[in-house]
Amino acid sequence: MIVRTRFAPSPTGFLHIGGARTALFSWAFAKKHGGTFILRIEDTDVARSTPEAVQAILDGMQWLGLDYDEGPFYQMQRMDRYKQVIQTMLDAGSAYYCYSSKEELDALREQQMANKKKPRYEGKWRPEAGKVLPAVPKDVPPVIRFKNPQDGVVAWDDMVKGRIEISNSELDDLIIARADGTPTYNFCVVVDDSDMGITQVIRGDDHVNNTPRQINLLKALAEIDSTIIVPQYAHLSMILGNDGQKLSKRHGAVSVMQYDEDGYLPEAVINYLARLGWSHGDEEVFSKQQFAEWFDLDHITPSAAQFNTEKLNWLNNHYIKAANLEVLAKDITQRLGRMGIAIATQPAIKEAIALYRDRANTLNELAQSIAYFYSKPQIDEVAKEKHITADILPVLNTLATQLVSIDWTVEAIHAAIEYAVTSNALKFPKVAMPLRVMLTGGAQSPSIDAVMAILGKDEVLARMNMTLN
RNA sequence: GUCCCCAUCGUCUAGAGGCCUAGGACACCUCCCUUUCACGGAGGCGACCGGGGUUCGAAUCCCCGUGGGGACGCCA
Repeated sequence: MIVRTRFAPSPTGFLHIGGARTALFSWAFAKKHGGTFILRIEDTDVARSTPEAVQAILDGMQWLGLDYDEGPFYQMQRMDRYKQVIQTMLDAGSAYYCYSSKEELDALREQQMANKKKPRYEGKWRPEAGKVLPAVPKDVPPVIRFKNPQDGVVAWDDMVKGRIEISNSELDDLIIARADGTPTYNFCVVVDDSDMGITQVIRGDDHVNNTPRQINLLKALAEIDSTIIVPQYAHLSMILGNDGQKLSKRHGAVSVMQYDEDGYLPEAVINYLARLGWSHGDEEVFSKQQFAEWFDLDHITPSAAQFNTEKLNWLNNHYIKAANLEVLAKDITQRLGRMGIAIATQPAIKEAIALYRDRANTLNELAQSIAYFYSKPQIDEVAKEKHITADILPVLNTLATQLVSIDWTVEAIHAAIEYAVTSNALKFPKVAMPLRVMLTGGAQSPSIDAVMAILGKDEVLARMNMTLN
């Protein structure tokens, strides 16, 4: 059978890290098996769905490089189909009208909770052989409920959690169409998964409780249309925030696009997410393509995973070091632009990046660290006081005048500094540190001669003189 | 409350009854490299939630407990 997986977000917000991982795993499973990955937008909640959210999800998927083979499909465009299926269920007797009002249901729920029972629809309008239904009230528009089996158990072999069995007595007759006629989530999912020929449903484990309902629905549908099959299910555990707390809008849940803004490479985010809850032996660093080749549902951890920014940083640093310099230059130029720093042709940004990429966890850090090449640095006063001492000023002055006439190469610059050091019987840092402070603003930088070579003679002298005079 | 799920270093994880003196990675610490800070290299610290079984043998299988999480909508 050809594998068909899907990612089915509801457009009520951005694509967050949990959704991104679900999408990634679905995508990878399809790729691994040469199958088809489908994007489906579950927008039946008209009140909360927005076109902006749809776009945000599309943007997020694109940034991560999660390309889909089919879709995006929109559930709102499939209304006719849902209504048609509901009618067949009504005709077959596997669905029925229920005239209990919302108020009535709320009261029932409250009472059940108070009695420490699991709140459930009690089946007032469920037709039964020999049962006399109440008189239909005139003022209540009916919902349509699914006639869920009352006996036995629903069971499935979850591909990550193993066998799960739930007694039908735990389930009630769920509403499949609202009073206004629009179908509800569990019903739409079932029709779509079935119509789209989904073979593996890979989703968050907050859906575990929906699964038995969906399987029952599918089985009822299969009695009408025998070609309908129950897919396999894989429920992914959730991702917790850095502090171990559940991610929520108020608490740490951010758009994947925020990672772009914060200076993370999509390769790093993909790699990180892949290792969150899944493993391939001791492998830690691998590409999306490699992941797709290795991916399998057998090596997914069933327990929740805590997000760890430090490990993401480490991976991001790895990918920054490995990135194409040309691509990096383009990105960093934009980031500097957003910081209000325009890039001159000199110094060459690629050289500055090459000098600094090893030490940056994010692209923003990288941009920040080379900003001083293009705008005068803010001198760190503490570092200045510590390193630019009165006794070293004459040495620096002499060095400045010597620098005027040398070839502007790393070697020549190094030789000039070395001369200043030895001729005054000093240690190298004694001269290098004040140079760092004058030229970069702080006490940490790569080799100072390399920095100077890139900065350019004029700028080096200008900055030196600014402090020395 | 009811039902469901989960449980190995601080974190992500390896682990399919003997390969486990529990492995790797991030973080942390030490040392080396060194021109400061990084990078890199070499080491170190550090875990099977508790209790019962099963077995010659349990991190691994079973039961109970504890802890955490999820679901219980005319939301998805």
